[in-house]
Amino acid sequence: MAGETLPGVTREESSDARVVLHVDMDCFYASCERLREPALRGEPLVVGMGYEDGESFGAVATASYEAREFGVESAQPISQALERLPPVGDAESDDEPAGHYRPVDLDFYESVAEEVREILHDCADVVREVSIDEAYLDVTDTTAWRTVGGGEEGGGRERMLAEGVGRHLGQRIAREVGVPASVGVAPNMSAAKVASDHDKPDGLVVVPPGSVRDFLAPLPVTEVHGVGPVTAREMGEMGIETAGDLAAADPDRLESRFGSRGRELHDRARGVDDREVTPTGRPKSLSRESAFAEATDDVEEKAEVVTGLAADVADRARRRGAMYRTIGIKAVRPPYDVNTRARSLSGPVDDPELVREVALDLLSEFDGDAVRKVGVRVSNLSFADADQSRLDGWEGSAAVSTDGAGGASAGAEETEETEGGDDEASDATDGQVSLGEFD
DNA sequence: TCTGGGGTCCTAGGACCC
DNA sequence: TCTGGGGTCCTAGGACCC
Repeated sequence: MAGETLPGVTREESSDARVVLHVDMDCFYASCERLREPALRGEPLVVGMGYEDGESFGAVATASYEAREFGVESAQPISQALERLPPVGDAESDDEPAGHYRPVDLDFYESVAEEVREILHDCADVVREVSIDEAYLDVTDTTAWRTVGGGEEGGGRERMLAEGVGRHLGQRIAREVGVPASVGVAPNMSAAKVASDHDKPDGLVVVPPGSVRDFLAPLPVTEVHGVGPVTAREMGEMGIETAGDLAAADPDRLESRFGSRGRELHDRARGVDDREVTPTGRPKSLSRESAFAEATDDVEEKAEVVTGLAADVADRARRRGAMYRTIGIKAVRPPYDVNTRARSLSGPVDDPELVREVALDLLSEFDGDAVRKVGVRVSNLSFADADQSRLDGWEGSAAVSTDGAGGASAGAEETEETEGGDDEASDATDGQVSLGEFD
């Protein structure tokens, strides 16, 4: 440790290591609510999904840090949150703690996220948006791991250039949008992700090249991106409790137990992650699902909901210019038995009626069963508008006649002018519909 | 924590082809 | 008639993420 300007960092490492930022908005939904309702600042605040004012159905999407003090957590049923933290107005006396409850308003959050996105793209050439409240940036080209200052003119304080970029980004978001963000800076994606998580809210954690493994070592293995409850339990049985244990474990043993993922997780724990930060791509599937207040075996009721979901999914696909070749459903039977069924067509279509038909047909397998949740999904997507012609295999001429190669069922030809009729000004909003900030 | 909604990737078996 | 190795595509389920 002594004798080096910076522990573990050599000039060689500095010169070729990437600089990756992970930006994570703190309690994003709650922060958005506070943006338009400043009186909620400092108050316990719960944003509920599926929640309606005065009711107790739904789940917690985001709980502010003040609300978490009362044991309110993400993904918790609203009913349970209400028990732990009664809503304002319901409290027995004024001294009782009380929480503010708001329903999710995705359109508004999306508009705030768009402002954040503009700043991100302003700061980096490559931005990968992971969800509405999270993104990776590669800023290798605009900064470095070099340390400056410390000399006579530096005021005696050393600063790492990469750290400055992270700080700048967090401050810009706070100043220009008005919501807090945590930033992690590291030489790769998975380390940056753990770093941003390390000091929330409003945090900035920098992990320079050469120090990633040491930084991760003491953390519980669940902190490693890709280790969930199942893997963590199995690793526990192997005597692996911390990221350090994982880094020191035998990779062959990990691979035989966890498959290719085992080796990958081992790498990450050692600070190795070569994944490039690639721009957000097109979706691979689109789906909608909905839970019943109570499990039902009513055929009509199920069909009605599936019909609605099918229409929604088909509509979303059309607005995003996506054709689909596979249509599927999901039926969840109590207690929590997830079943999926899917059917592929001979070619890509844009056909809402067909989505409904196929979904209902697949659903009929569960006619006798009670289900608590149903869903509809389209996948095997292709995008007509894009420079995807080559990938799609349609590269050939316009010779694709109506009943050509695909021979798709009805609908393939009614794409008419999805790209032409751009009458809606909703380009911004039909962008990202990824949601949920359950952590 | 008996479980909300929207995604991604991986695995495994079967059909089918050469 | 028994049977090899290689490949692709499809479906279903599982783990994980936010």
